[in-house]
Parts: sequence; structure tokens; C-alpha cells
Amino acid sequence: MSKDERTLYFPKASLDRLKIYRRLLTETDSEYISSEDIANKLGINPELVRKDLSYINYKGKPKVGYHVQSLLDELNELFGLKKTTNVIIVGAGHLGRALANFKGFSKYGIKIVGIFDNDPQKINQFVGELVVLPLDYINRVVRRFNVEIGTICVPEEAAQKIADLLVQNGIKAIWNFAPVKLEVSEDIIVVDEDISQSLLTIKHLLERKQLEKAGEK
Amino acid sequence: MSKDERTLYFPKASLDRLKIYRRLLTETDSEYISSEDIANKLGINPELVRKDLSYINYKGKPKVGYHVQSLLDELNELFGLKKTTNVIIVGAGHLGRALANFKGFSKYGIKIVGIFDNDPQKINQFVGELVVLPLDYINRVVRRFNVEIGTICVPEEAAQKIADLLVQNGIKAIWNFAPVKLEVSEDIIVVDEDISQSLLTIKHLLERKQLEKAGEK
DNA sequence: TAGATTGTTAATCGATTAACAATC
DNA sequence: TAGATTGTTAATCGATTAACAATC
Repeated sequence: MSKDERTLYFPKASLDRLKIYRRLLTETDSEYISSEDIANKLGINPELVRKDLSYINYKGKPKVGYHVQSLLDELNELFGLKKTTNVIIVGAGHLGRALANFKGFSKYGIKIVGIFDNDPQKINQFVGELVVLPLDYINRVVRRFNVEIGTICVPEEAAQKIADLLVQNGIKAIWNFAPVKLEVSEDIIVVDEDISQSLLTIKHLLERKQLEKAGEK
Repeated sequence: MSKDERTLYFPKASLDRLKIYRRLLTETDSEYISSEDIANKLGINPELVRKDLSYINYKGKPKVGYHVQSLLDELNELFGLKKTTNVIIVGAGHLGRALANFKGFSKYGIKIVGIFDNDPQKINQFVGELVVLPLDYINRVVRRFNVEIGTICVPEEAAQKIADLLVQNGIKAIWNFAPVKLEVSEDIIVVDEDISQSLLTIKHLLERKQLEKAGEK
């Protein structure tokens, strides 16, 4: 199968499930796994699993199931895990530093190659093995390391300006932790990671549950 | 309208959009806003906005639109922003400490009332205004502050055990930063915040984009 | 071979969009 | 009033599920 065939468009929901299958497979010891096994563990339908895998043109063996290792390889390829992608972080506050210190990214072929801030107090401080650099240095680092992803960990007032700066410097994708809808040109990938928003979901579900309980009486 | 009417079931996608409308309204200065204004800013259909708002039984004024302040009030109520919810954090690593230090949660009616770790080196250290406590203290803190939400910031190997511990101690919702599917009883709310997974999405989209470009030639 | 499991087409379901009457 | 915008019913679209033939 050619790469082009494999990466034709398929639903976002399927892409998200493929990530979950991938995680499940990394925790699977057996040599083969059936669509039913996968479905049961995730609480979904086996047909859906098969459909999702058909999108990436991966073939299982009737009567046997899917070969865990080769499917995992295929999914790792799909998510570009085999090649290293260089990433910078803008904002050396608590969150930016926490991300810079996180050891788990290497598993996903992600390497943090720089952290930046405009606060003179933070500049030159060590964060793990990196040193906080001023924003002027973004250009140099991006070119030197061929950085594709920029992470925004600055306060929301500053986020749009930093996004513009990143785009100017040739960043192709933005991982945005600020609670703002960034306006960038269409060809830039933006993924929002607005963690406070999930707290809203939790609070709503707690409220709803409480009302349900009250209603039962 | 009674609370019960308002909180009848509606699609998850609508709930997520309602959160986005809420954020947009906080950034809106005018007194009224039309479904078309909202839709344009978010790149969706005005009909969808009206449909979503009809789920929460919120009425606009024909020819005028929606009253920004009162809609915002309604949404704040929907997401339980007006009352304070107490939260604890388990795991005082970089991420746990970053969350404990984050000032923005108060806006959402969230208060961090405790941070815990099993590492003797971390216990008794200060994190902002809190002191890291051993896991044994979870029970006391949960009861004392009537804690509803527990945040898991421990390594993935430990996550399930901590989830069990939280549930034993009466926690009603888990905000899970570990890359693991937690097994908990049905009445416990679990919201996953697996940030590494979004990197997979970014890497995939980057790959796809590159293939598209290659294909154009 | 018989049976189990895949792969795929058709049917169903649910969410989004279109249409339009109601209303200020 | 006329016109703009809401609220809601009906039509469409897309994703999920069901059914079943293909295959090892």
C-alpha cells in the first residue's frame, strides 16, 4: 500500500479512536488481537473497529484477528512516531517548565529544543537541560533545529502576538495552552489544549448528576 | 424554567460548543449578539447556535438577538461556575505543581485545597500556598473540605491505584492526566487530559500535509 | 471441513443544515 | 408596518451499526 492511499481523508472521530487503539496495543502482550477484543476493552462495537482499520487499509486475518506488532507499527507510522519532530515552548511559567521537564515526549518522537520568555528574570535560568532564551532567539533556534511545532504557554493576553511571531518564523503547527481562539492563516495547524475547559465539563456533569439524584426522590 | 428542564440530556458536541459560546461571550462588549455573529466568529452555522441554545431553553429576542450578560449568566450557571468546587491534586511532580500554582482556576469556581505525594523528599515542601502531604492525608482533606474532584498527576504505572484510592475516599470526579484508561465504577466521572495524545494529532496532520504537498507536484 | 473472524455493503440513527412560520 | 432575527419542524448528511458474504 502506498502512503498516499493510506492517508486519504477519514473522520476525526476515527483518527481519535486510532490513537486509542494504538495505546491499547502498546499494553497488549498477545501476538494477535480480534476486533471484538479491542471493542470490548473500549466499550464500542467491533464493526466500528474494523471500519476504522479499513480506513488505513490495514488487513487482519480472518479467524485470527490483527497482528498486534505489525498493526502497532502501522499506527506508529500513521502518527509519525518513528521520526523526531522538534518543538519549542514559549512561556517559561509553571506550565511551560513542566512541559519542558516532561520525559514522556521522547516516546512519541517529540524533542523539546528550546524554551523562551520575555521576562529578564527568567531568561538564562535553567529548565532541565535547557536555558530560557529571549524571544529574539526563536528565529535562530527554529532554523537551526528545523522546528515544526511551537507551544504557547503564555498568558491569554499575549497568546495571539506569540502565535503571529511563531508563524512569522516558519512554525507549521501550534500547540496552544492559552484559552483563546487564535487567528492564523489556514495552512497552520492549531491544536488547543485548554485544560480549564475540561473542568467546566466536570462541573457540569457533577451538577447534572446532583439534579438527577434530587429528581429520583 | 426549572433546573430539571434545563438539564435534560443533549449531545456532547452541543455541550462542548456551549463552552465555546461562553468563552466568546466573556470577550464580547456589546449588549446583544445574534446567532449569526456567534456563528461567524466560530465558523459554524447560525442554526446550530440557535439549536444549541434551545437545548438549555434560553430565549433570544427576535430582531435583536441574545442578551450577552444574561446568556452568560445562564451558561455560568449551567457549568456550575457560580459555586466553588474543591479539588485535590495527587502527584507533586512538575505537572502537579504547575496546576497547583495556576491562578486561573478561581475564575471557574475551582479551588485547589490539597496536593499529595508518596515521595518523602517532596512531602512537606511548599507548592504555592500549599504543603505537599502524604497520601494518608487524602481522607482527612477530602472530608474536611468536602472535595469532589481529584486530579491524577502521577506516572501511569501508579494511576489506577491512585484512582482506586480517590474513589475509596469519596471523590466523585477524576481529572486524569495519566495516559491510562482508568477502571472505576460507573457513577464516577472521569475526564482524561492526555496531553501527549494531542501531539499525535499534530504529528499526523503534519505528515498528512506533507504528503498532500508531495502529491501536488 | 466447519467455524470463527474479517471486510464491506446496506440500514439505521443522530446530528447538522435548510426552510419557514412566529414575533418583536 | 416591514424587516430582521428567533425558534422549530422537516430534509439532509454523515457516522455508526447490522447483516452477511469472503476467507483462512
